[in-house]
Amino acid sequence: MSAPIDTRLKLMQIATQLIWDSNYDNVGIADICKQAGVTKGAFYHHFSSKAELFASACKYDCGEMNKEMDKILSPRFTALQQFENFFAIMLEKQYRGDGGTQICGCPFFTAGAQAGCEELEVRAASRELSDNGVIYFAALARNLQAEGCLQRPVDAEQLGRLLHQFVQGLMMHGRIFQDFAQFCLDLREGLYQLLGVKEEYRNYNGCPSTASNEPLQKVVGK
Amino acid sequence: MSAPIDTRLKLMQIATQLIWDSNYDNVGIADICKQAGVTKGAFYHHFSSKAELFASACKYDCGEMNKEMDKILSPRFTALQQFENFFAIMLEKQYRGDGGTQICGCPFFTAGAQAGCEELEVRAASRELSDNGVIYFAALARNLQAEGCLQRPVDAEQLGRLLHQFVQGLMMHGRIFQDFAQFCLDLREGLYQLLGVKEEYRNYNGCPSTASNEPLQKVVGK
DNA sequence: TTGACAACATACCTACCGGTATGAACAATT
DNA sequence: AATTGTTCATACCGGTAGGTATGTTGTCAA
Repeated sequence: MSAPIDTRLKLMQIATQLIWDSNYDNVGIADICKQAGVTKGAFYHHFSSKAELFASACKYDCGEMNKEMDKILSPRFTALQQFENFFAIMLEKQYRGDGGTQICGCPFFTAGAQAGCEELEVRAASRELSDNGVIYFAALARNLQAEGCLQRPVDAEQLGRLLHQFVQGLMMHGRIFQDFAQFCLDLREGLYQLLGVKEEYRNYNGCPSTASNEPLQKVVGK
Repeated sequence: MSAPIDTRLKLMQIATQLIWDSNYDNVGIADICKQAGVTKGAFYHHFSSKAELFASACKYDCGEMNKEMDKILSPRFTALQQFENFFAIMLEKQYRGDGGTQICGCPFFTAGAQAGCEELEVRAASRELSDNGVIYFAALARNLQAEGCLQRPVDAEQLGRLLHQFVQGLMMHGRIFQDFAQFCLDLREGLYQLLGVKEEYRNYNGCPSTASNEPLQKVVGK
């Protein structure tokens, strides 16, 4: 038997991937198990329910995101570089469609907003994920402000929320319309406006051309 | 037998309401029928499928929204008044929880983003609804610009999209967190920032105190 | 060697949910 | 009066999806 962690991890990863491509309700446990190459026995050995799997996957994803964001927001970078890093990562994340650019909103957030009163576990998980995201947005705002890139003093915490809300809305919009070029432009413009970035610091040349599958020029490594 | 229009309309309204409180997948046809006081026979006499009901309800809702928005954006009002009107309507819309303020994102938009490839009817409906919403946002932006309330010239069409995306994201966020006071503040601040409303035209006293909750006089630190 | 336990696989159960088949009640038409 | 079409109600079906009960295999400790 393989290490238990592997199976558990695999289930979470597969679940995340499938839910990204579809949605929480539409992805069945059977689908997840089949993709992962295990059976329900294995599944219910590791998770007590679908909701618990979701919550766990959400937490795991949250951890992964934190790693990436920590890299992106490293003090090695100027605030503007951090902005570009974030921008690049956002675009890259949307890349994972089969046979073309595909825009997918964050499934955890979506599922959380989708679930009504029921499924408290799901709601709690996506709430946690949101809080976590807001922190990074707020940090970006603070850094930009500290370097004098913003037009006016801001409430970083609130601005973090606004940015997060906008990005989520943008992704959902993109998910419906699937226009990658527009997604690019809207993302940049929206962030600029919400942050109130000074004109001279706005850069509209960083948007990759939208022909279906060209590599993104990554700024991250620098 | 009652007029057929009544039953059809009632089904759409009940469906909308239930989906607002929960979500598309979670609301069954049986639930809708029960609430409406009819049976499946009536349902499938008026609609060929659940998706068609949803699309119809979406279109109906779209028409209702248009009426309201036309009123709000009437040329009788100044652009700033239009802004306040819109703001007020947005808050009012979130009011409809039983026994307290409750924030609910637009179910049609959410369902559209939620549905993956499947349910093209649903996707198309929410896409139409979005397009429709963007038009009004763009008009508001244009009016504000025409009256010199904005800091810089804007692309009204894009800005309309950004506003729509933000508002949708905001509502989903609100749906998860259910903090009405914060929802108020974030909505105003986000719109101001995205639009780039000049400082002197920003007004933070317009936020109504909620009848059932504590007053919201907390003025944001500009 | 033998229990005990972890890590699964297999088969099955049940509840629900979208959709259908059929027919009754009523209205309008001819 | 008979026919036809509308507007529903009732009963039912087939598939599915979450969850369970139970058996099996390997591992490790004593």
